[in-house]
Formats: sequence, C-alpha cells, structure tokens
Amino acid sequence: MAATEISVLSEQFTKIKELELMPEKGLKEEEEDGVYREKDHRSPGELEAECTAGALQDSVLEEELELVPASSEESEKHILTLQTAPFTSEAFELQDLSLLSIQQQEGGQVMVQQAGPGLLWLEEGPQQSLQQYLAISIQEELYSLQEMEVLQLHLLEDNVLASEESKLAGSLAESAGLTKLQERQEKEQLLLAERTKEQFLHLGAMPGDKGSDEIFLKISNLNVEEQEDQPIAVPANVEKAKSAKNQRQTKGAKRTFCCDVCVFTSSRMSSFHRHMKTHTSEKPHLCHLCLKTFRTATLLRNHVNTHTGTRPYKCSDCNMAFVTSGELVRHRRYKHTHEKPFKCSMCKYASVEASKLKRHVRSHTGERPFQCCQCSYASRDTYKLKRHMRTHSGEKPYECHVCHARFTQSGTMKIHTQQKHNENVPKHQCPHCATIIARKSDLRVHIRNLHTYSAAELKCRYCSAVFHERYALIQHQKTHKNEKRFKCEHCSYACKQARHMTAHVRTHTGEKPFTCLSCNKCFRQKQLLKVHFRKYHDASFIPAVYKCPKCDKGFSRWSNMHRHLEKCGSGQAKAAASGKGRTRKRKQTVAKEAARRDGVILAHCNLCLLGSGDSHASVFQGAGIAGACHHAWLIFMGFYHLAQA
DNA sequence: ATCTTACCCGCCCTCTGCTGGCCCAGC
DNA sequence: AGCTGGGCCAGCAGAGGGCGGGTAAGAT
Repeated sequence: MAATEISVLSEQFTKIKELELMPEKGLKEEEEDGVYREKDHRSPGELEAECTAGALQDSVLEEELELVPASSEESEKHILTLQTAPFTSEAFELQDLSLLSIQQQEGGQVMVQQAGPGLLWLEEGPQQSLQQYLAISIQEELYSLQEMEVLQLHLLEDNVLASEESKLAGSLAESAGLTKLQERQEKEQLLLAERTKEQFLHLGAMPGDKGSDEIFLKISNLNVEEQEDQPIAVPANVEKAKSAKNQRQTKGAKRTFCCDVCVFTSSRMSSFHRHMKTHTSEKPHLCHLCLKTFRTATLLRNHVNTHTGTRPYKCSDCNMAFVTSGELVRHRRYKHTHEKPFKCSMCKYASVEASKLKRHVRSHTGERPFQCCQCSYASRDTYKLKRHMRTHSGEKPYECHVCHARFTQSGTMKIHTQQKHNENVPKHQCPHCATIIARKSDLRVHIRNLHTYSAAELKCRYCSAVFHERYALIQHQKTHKNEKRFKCEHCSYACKQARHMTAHVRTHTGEKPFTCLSCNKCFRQKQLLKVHFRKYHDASFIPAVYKCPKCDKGFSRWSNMHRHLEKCGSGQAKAAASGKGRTRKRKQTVAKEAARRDGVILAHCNLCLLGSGDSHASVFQGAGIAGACHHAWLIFMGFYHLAQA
C-alpha cells in the first residue's frame, strides 16, 4: 500500500476525480508505440466541468506521468483526474491546505490522509460513476513541468466495487462538508472571472490497458495566469473567452466545450480535444525528408506529397493537379467556375480568396502596413515591398536572353524584349492623328500633351490664329514653314527667319555692330566676327575639314558636306550620312568612320602635310606630332594645307 | 482517423500607368 | 549651334490573378 503525498500550501487548489471502472470503449487504446492514448470516456457534464477548470499552459500540457502499477485486472481500472477547480478558500472556508495523501485500500476503501491542512471530497458524478474530488492547494513552485515528476500519487489498486465506491464517495463528500461540484458551477464561473491570479491544474490519471498495472496521470489542463511576483503571458482573449463561455453555458440548451486559452468553442468533444492540442507544441509526425514536424498524420502526408510531387486531386476540366482538395477547389474557382464569394462592400470587386479581398480593401483604406526600413515608402502588400527593396539593393534579377540587359522587374524586361528583339512589335495608333507610338503609355502621354483641350488660348507665332489644342497649333504653324514671311522694305529680298532679315537690313544701312576686340575689324553678323576671331586670333583653334569621299571636296561644316553628299553620292559615306535616328555628332562620327574605311583624307596638317581620316587635332597628337598640332590648323573650306596654298 | 472545407500567408506573375532621362528632329 | 518638344526607354509602383503550402475545424 502506497500513499500519495502532495504538498499544498497556497490558496489555489485542484480537484482529483477518480472514475470508476471504465467501460472498454472509454479506455485508452494502445498504439504502435505502446503508449496508451486517452479516449473520450467522460460524460458531457464531467467534461464540461473540466472545461471550466482553467486554461492550459503549453509547457505542461499533455505530459503523461506514470503512476504506480495498478492492478492487472480489468475491473480495477480507474481514471483519476486531477482537475482544477475554480474555488476560493474564502468561498469554501478552506485554509491552510497543505499535504494530502490518498490511499485506496483493500475492499475499495479510499483512505485520505491529511498530512497537513487540506481537503478531499468524493462525489458521485453523472452516470453513477464515482468521482473523487481532492481539493489541494498548489504550491507555486510545485507545478512546473519538471516538478510534476516530484508529485507522486500512489494508488492502491485493490478490488473496488462501484457500489462501494459510490457509498464511499458519498461518505467522504459528506464528511468533507461540501456539495457537489455541479451545484456550484455557476458560482465557480463567476469566481473564475475574478480570479486573475490563480493557478489551475488539470490532471487526468488513467489506468493502463487490460492487464496493465500502470496508471497514467495526464496533465491536460493547466491554467497559469499572472502571479503576483511572476508575470506569465496570458492571451488577452482569455477573459473574453470565459465571459462568452459563461454566457453560453448558462443558456444550457446545448453543451459547448470552451477553450480557456482562446475563444474556441465546439459542441464536439473530439473537436475540443483536438483543438486543445493546438495550444501545445506537440508535433509528433516527422517528415523523414526534411525533418519538419507536423501535428497530424494528414498534414504530414500532404507535406510529403509536396516532396514527392504526388498530386492526387486532378481537375476534371484541365490537366492541373493538386496536393490537396482545397487547392483544387480554389483552382476551379479561378479557372472554371469563376465563383468569387468574397465581395467588397465599397466597390464591385470580388475575389476567390479572402486574403485577396483583404488586400483589395487596403486600396480603399489607404492602409500600408509594410514599411521600408530604408526609406519612407510603405506598401500595401509584402510583394510590393520586396520589389521596392530592389531599388535599394540594385538587384536586377531579370536578364534579356538576347542582349543580356538586366532589369528590376519582369514586366520591364518583357517590354524591352518585345520592343527590341521582336519583329512584329505591336504599335499604337493615335486616334486623333497619324502618330504611331510603340508604347501605350507613351501614346497616353502623347494624347495628353497634344490632344488635350486647353482652356488657355494657344497663339500661332507667325499669325493671329488661336487654338485650344496643341496638335492643331503645331500643324497650323507648319503651314508657315516654307513661307518667306519676312520681306525687305528696301529690296525684293525675303526670308523665313527674322534674324536673317535683321542681318540683311544691315547691308542697306551699313551697320556693323560686331567689332573684333583684337583688330577692331567690324562685322554685320556675330557669326562672322566669331569665324574671324577664330581664324586670325585663336591659336588653339583647329578648324574641322569634312572631305567628300567621292570628289575630295572639303567642307568646314559637316552639314555642308552632308548636303553635298546628297548630290554627289558616295557609297558607305552617303549611307552613313543619311542614317536616321542619330544625333548630329553621331552622324559626323559615322561619316568619318566610313570615310576612313574608304581611305578618304578629311583633313591635313598645314605644316607637316599629314593627312587623316579624322579632322581632329588629337589624331596628329596621337601620331606623335605634338609640335605641329599646337600651331597647325587645317585648311578651312579646302582640302590642302596652308603651306601648299 | 480521415476527408473536406476554410483560412491564412507567401510568392510570383501580369497588366497597367506614371515618371524622368535620353535621343533626335526641327526650328 | 543652341533650344525645344516629342518619342523612346527603363525604372518603379499600384492592383490583381493564380498557385503553393501550412493550419485548423467541421463532418463523416
């Protein structure tokens, strides 16, 4: 005969209830690992009582503590549940609780010894099952996970008849001077709401299987709330849950099992049990491929399917297949049924998934929960923030497979490839004019700039015409293009530009407003003075000479040579010179390169007679004739050097 | 125990639109 | 030869579709 000794010191206490002979159905079933798992063996009332007992503590939950061996006979199987009871010492005048021992003796008698101040009562629960309730106080330090191992309950498993137990229960309950738990439930629940600093423990002690001598003590519920000197994190919704739970229970119409940790409720015991496991870290199912663990075998199987590529759920309308049925349903909504159950209350948007609606709603609310850590940008979803971060990192993950140019976004690369490397590039025709633009967005800019109505009057710079659309103005002004609108008052001269007329009029007046500061020579035009100064007073000036590759005629300006080439024609040089889409400088460079290929001399040094395909002095410098370059200048409007002249 | 359903988060993609720098033709 | 305006182009952000995969709870 062994006894249980529990040190109980605080006001908090726990009840231990022992069920009578368990029906076979209610017993644990042995699993492969030989460990007995608890089956639902209690009545709803008992379970509900358990449910009210308190919240769980993850670190302690589900620990099974082995008790002393029980009798090998089936009739001797007992379940002893150490369960929290939300009583206060004040309510039951329980004080100075300390040590208790339970001794179940031969003949079914249960001896309870109070090694210190304490309390034990037995009660008869529903379905005539014997329940023993032991009220103990919990020493704070005692009920940590490790210290539970210290706590030992020793039950003497003798033959106990249910009737005898019942009698004994009644006797002990009476002797304890307590009423049944059920009669106090409402009061307990009210007290529970007030007891924010209590510690609750729920232990289930269960016998072994047939022929087993073992009894397991299962810690299935431990509610530890904030201690005075040891704050413990408790979900904020616990009190809320309790409140809601109480409301439901007082209705009494239907049994509900309420989680004390969260707001979960269920009418099913199995669901409740399964739910309670979610408050633990227990994940016994291990993936042998990646060592990830899962709570259930189903989760593990689905996970393993992702490794193996097994996709049992096949779409009947296409060849897609999925790991889970949920994925298939979602796919069918997206692709085939177009069912969109999640509808926005602010617009017509509807989505297949709730998360999409949630994301969409942010476009109404303006909420941007994802803040960039390096700038003020915040995005409405995680992907945009991730994409944005590339602007800080400089990462360009997308590469053009043709030219290997890199891009930050896939769309940008796609457009690049389309525009640069595809032959059939879609073009966008402006609906208002003949303009064709490669990109739609640029067409939009075009329309905005040129075809948008302007309230302000847009006046023609050549006449009095007025327009309200820029495109119309431009088209109108082009009609003035070839007009020689400026006519000389003194002669028949006419020109297109006002500045030309100004210069012309000076031929009549003799005015020469531009004076050379070096030699006082005067000029009618600023440009003429500029040319003069360069030619006679600027030692560093080396005039360019553009030489026709066909007839060797030289030109001081590339544009002049270009005009000449149009008439003269010269293979590559002409082709290069007529290249469209190039800048003036680029055209010059291309023409020079072509000339060099043709062996054409564009310029000569006036001193050393060196000829070059390039007109720039750097060519002579590069040839090592530095001395010549400083004083040399190339023939202006000619193709031989000064010495020859 | 298993299937089904729902929810959630994450990732990637596409389409879209705006912006500003660059290039170039025209003036 | 300089200025200007318009097209080209890449960068970047907004919005939304579709799927992968984990988790939990109801139903069977």
